Parts: sequence; C-alpha cells; structure tokens
Amino acid sequence: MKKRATSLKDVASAAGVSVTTVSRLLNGTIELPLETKSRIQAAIQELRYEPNPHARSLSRGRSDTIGLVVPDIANPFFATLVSAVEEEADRRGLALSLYATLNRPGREIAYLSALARNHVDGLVFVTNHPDDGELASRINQTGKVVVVDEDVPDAMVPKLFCDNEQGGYLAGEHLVQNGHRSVLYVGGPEEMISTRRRYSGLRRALRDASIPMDGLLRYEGEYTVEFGRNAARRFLSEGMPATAIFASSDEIAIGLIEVLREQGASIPREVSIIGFDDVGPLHLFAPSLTAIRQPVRAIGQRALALLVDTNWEQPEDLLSEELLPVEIVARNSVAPPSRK
Amino acid sequence: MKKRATSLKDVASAAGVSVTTVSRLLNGTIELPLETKSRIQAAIQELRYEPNPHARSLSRGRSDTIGLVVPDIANPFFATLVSAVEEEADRRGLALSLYATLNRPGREIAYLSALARNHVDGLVFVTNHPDDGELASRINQTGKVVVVDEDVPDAMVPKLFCDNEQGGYLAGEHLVQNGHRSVLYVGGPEEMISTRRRYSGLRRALRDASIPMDGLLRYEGEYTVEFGRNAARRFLSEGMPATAIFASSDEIAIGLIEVLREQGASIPREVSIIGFDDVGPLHLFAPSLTAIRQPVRAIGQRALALLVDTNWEQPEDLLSEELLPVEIVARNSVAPPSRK
DNA sequence: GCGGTTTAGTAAAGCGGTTTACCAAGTAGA
DNA sequence: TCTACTTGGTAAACCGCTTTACTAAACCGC
Repeated sequence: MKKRATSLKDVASAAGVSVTTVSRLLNGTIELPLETKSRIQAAIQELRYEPNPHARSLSRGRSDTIGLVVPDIANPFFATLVSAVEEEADRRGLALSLYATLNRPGREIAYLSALARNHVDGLVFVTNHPDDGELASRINQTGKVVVVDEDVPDAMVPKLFCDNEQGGYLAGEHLVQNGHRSVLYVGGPEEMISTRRRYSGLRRALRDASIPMDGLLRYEGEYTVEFGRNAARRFLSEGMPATAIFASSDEIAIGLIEVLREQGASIPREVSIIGFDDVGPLHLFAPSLTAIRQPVRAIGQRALALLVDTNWEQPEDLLSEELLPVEIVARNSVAPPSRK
Repeated sequence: MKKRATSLKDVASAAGVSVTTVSRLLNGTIELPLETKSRIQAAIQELRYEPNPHARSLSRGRSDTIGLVVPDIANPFFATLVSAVEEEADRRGLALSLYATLNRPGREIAYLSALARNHVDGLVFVTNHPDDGELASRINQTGKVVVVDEDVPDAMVPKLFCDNEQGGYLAGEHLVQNGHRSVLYVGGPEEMISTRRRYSGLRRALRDASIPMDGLLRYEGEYTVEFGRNAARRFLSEGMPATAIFASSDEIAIGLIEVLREQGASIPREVSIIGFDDVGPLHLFAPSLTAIRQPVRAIGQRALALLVDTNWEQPEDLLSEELLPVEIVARNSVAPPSRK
C-alpha cells in the first residue's frame, strides 16, 4: 500500500500534455501559452510533484552536488571550513556530500574512486597526513578535484592554502619583537607541507633578527591535542629549553596549555605561546591566546569557486597554487621572557 | 574528446557476457563459475569500472544516503553532532548529505520537500527556532525523519533529546549547594522546548531547596554569543541582580563571559556561571567553565540508529521520545557568593 | 534415452527524468 | 494561393543500472 512518489508522467497525464512538455516547462526550455502553463502548474501543485534527483542526475550526467572530504568534522577548524564550503555551495545552487576520513587512509581513496567520477560533480579534498603517491595518482585520474589546506604532492590539480610561510614569519617576528631569542616549534608531521612552511617562516624571522639557529628547537608530531600534551611534558622534562613556543595548530596549543598549567608553568611569564588557526574562543583562555589566524571561511569559499570556475580542459589552470593571507592576532599569551 | 565513464555495458562486452550477468555478479545475486567470474573481474579492473550511483539509486529506489539538516555547522555543538552522525552512517555503509539552514527558515522546508521523498533515504533533522506548524506538517508528510536536539511540536516522528530538565536541575542543584539563592537564567527562545525544560529543571531545583521564586530571574533570547553579550550588558546595567547565571548554551556563556570580563566583573567572585553543552575547550577558560554536558556523540549515533531501525509502518513507533542523560562538569566558574 | 533439475546465463522491461528530432496547425509575406 | 516561418507541442531514444522472467545446455537418476 505504499504510494510511489508522483512522477512526471503523472503530472503530464493529469494536465493532458506529454512528459516532454512538463519537463521542458520545468527546465525553462520552452515557452507555453499561459493557459497550458497554469494547467500544468496546477497539476504539479495538486500532486505535490517533486522531481526525482537521481533520475535527473542520471539523465543530465551531472548531479549539482559537490563532495567535501575532510579529516574530521568535529575539529573546529574543519567545521568552519565545511560551513564555509556549504554556504558557498548553497549560494550556487549546489548540494554537498560530506565525507570524513577520520585518519583512516584507505577511506580517502575509496571516496575518490567511488565518488568523484560519478556521484558528485567535483571534490574539495582536505587531507592531513602524508601521501605515498597513491593518493596523488588517484586524484590525477579522477578529474575535478581541488586540494585545500594541506598539499598532496604530485597531484596536478588546483591547490589552495593559507600562506603558511608568512604565518610562521609573523609568529617569529612577534616573538622576536617581544625579546625572545629561543623558541620551540611544535609542529605536525614533517612530510606535511604546512608544517614545513610554518617552520621555515619562523626560521626566516629568527634569521632576519640575527638569532643563532641553535635558539630554534623543534618537536615534530601530529596536529592533535594529545601531541600538544606530550610536547609539553617533553618540554618540561627537558627543563624548558626555550622561552617561547610556537604551536602549529590550535589543537597543539590547547594540549600544551593544558599540561603547562597543570604542571604550574606560568604562561606567559615562564613561557610564551603562539597558536595557529585561531578558530574557537581562544580569547577567553587564561591567558588569552595569541595566534596566527587562518582565513578559514575565505578558504572554504574560494575552494568552491576554484572547483566551479576552473577550466578543466586547460592544463595550465590545473597547476595553480593559491595562497590566502594570514594575520597575527596578538593577545596575552606572549610577553617578554622573564628568564634567560 | 571527453571520455565517458565506463559503464556496465562496456564491462559486459569486454568480458563477453551480458550486462545482467555483470550486474548480478556485482550484487552477489548470482553464482558464477570461477572462469567467468575472473574474466569479468579482469574486465572491471582493466576498464577501471565504477558503478554509477545515480543509475543505481534510480533503479533500486533508494540511495543509501541519509540527509542531515542542522542550523549551523560552524557551531561546535552541531559540528560534533555532524561528526557523530557521519561516523555512524559510515559504519552502516551510508553516505551523508549535509544541509545547513543558517537560520533561514524557508530552507528547512525546501530541504524537506526537495530531498526527503527522493534524494535521501531518511533525514536527521535539527532545528533551532520555533515552528508555526508548517514544518511539522511537512515532516509528517515526508516520511522517514527523526527530530533531534530541539523539538518540532506536532511532528509525529521519533524524537531524541538530551534530558534538558535534568540538566537544568543539576545546574540549579550545584548552585544551591554552593550557597546561591538568586540565579539568573539566560536562555533561548521561549517557544523552544529545550529552553523551557532547562528553565523548569532549574526552578525545580530551587524549589526543592525552598528558595523563594523571586530569586529566579530569566532573560530570554537566542542561543548565540551575541545574545550572551547583550544579556551580560543588561545584567550589569540592572546592577547584577543575581549571584549566579545559568547560561542555556556554551555560546551564550561565551558572550556573557566576554562582556563580564571586559567590564571587570569577576567570575566567580562576583558572579558564578554555568554553561550548557560542554563542547569546546571550556576547561581552559579563565576561569574554567562549569557546564552541563550533553552526550553529543551519543545523540548523533543514536539519531542514526533511530532512523535506520525504526519500523516506519508501526504508528506507535513514530511517537517515541527518547532522552539521553546529561551530567554536570564542575570546574571553577562557580563559587559561593561573596555578596548578598 | 527420457523427464526433471541444476547450471549458466540472457533479453527486456523498468526506474524517472532529459533531449533530440520532428510535426501539425496557424500565420505572414509575396 | 503558395511558401516559409512561428507556435505549440509530441514521440522516442537515451542515461546506466536492477530485476523479473525465461531458456539452452548439461547433468542425473532410472
């Protein structure tokens, strides 16, 4: 007794015209006399007709849906990014399919092959771990993909990042201006371009200030709260070998602060901290957290624009790499060092 | 020169069998001799065949995709919810389509009509504003929908909330135990069931402690940071008429704290604060924020289970309302009042 | 060596749209 | 009045897959 949804055919016969006519009216590819038109519209109303999107997609060969692959939606950075992409997609009349990879590497590839060629018209791809080349090759086979936030080397598609190097530089500069001459960089996996560039920006700032390179330390790990905690423990157990820490993500900063506070290390008196990303209520932290701010919403918006506006036939368009500017938001977690 | 994706037909002719055979092999509805089977599989490999999901959905009448409608993904509470739903969906082999309504009421209805009957197999629906009845009636027409987190009155579908009343009670109890006898409730829109229940839980706690009801104040507004700020300004301009504030969401609490700090009102010395939701790094706030914790991930998981496991033919199953337990996370934003 | 069953498939009808090609009737111009 | 064009449509193929109904051939027991 389950009623099938009403189809074009039902509408057509109710209005006494052919399905072609209804379809074309709906798609605006025909002009009809008012009388016919309103008869059809009445039938649509009456039957509560809604077109079947699958039939439509099949027929047209596109779905007006784009896919978004992110590591983890619960992470505020990605959440904001998702939100921006969704908003922009909606503005352009596109739907959004969401996929979280949750650090299970196989899933990224599964999404690419299962989806990209058919299901969605394009893919915004955000990864957060190193690629052995497999991902890149899949992306290259797949077609309309833009790589965002973190690089997939060798993927020959448009790429969009924030200016990581500049972010590192701004952080370094700010620390130098506050009189720091020894800083610890706590970053993500070395293979990741984001962490490399942030580090190298930081290094450039220190070098510009003629600070000897042995004043620059580095812990390498993951972009997680947990790694931040571990880094803090290591930092403490090594006797606080720097007066400032540049954390390569808010998550890392949060982990650091947690443990540092817990262990009674005072921020910023004993150690200054700068975070990276600046999403979430960092301004309410104790102390409020100075951070490099990524233009997250702009990234999301631009990612969608790239996907839609890129000319995918034009090989040189596919090699673009765009950097969006970052800024520093100075709060109270950085102060001049009180110890050497 | 654009190559069409390879279809079943291509595979079939490459393997020298009919499309039926390939289709049935893929769906496991046929047993084939090893020789034929591997011939087909070789062809699939060779041609990099990927089934077209739209054709499949059209043909089968379902899409193995569920829809999730939330007000705003950038909000950490919803972000976490989305994440939990996505994870559970994936576990069950379902894809997820995401829709953010961004407080534009028409969009909710658009999603319902455009999607629910066809595009997705079911909908997890989260609203955050009052309904004039339209939404409810649409939901009732639509079919497989579960309403989560905030009620849509008159919608006759399974519903899933956290135990808001109990949350209010726990907050009240905690404040009473700390010696407060005047508390301000800052909540969302009065029409929303969540805010009403939280308030009524709070009132019950005060009544249980024999506190006169004129010790209970209430500001009513929205679940936003901005409303939190306004509430704080009003609270200050009214001369801090309570020794504790129960904020009905983290967002509201954040707005409150921002302004209170800015204006030099010390928390918790001059005024204690309790939040609601407890997502995000509230433990790093100054002071760390005491809050009622919603089991957000459990809600997301359970929502999907409800959607999938409900027997939609069984009218009484559709009227279920399930409450998930909340807990209080005591931190440092509540202290005994220092003034009357 | 004949009926019955199993094996190994196939043809064709959908699913619900879009789109191409075409056509009949009316109308305007020459 | 004849031709040509516009108006107002329609029939049918097609998108790629699933599924139902069916069959040809091999096997099997007697």
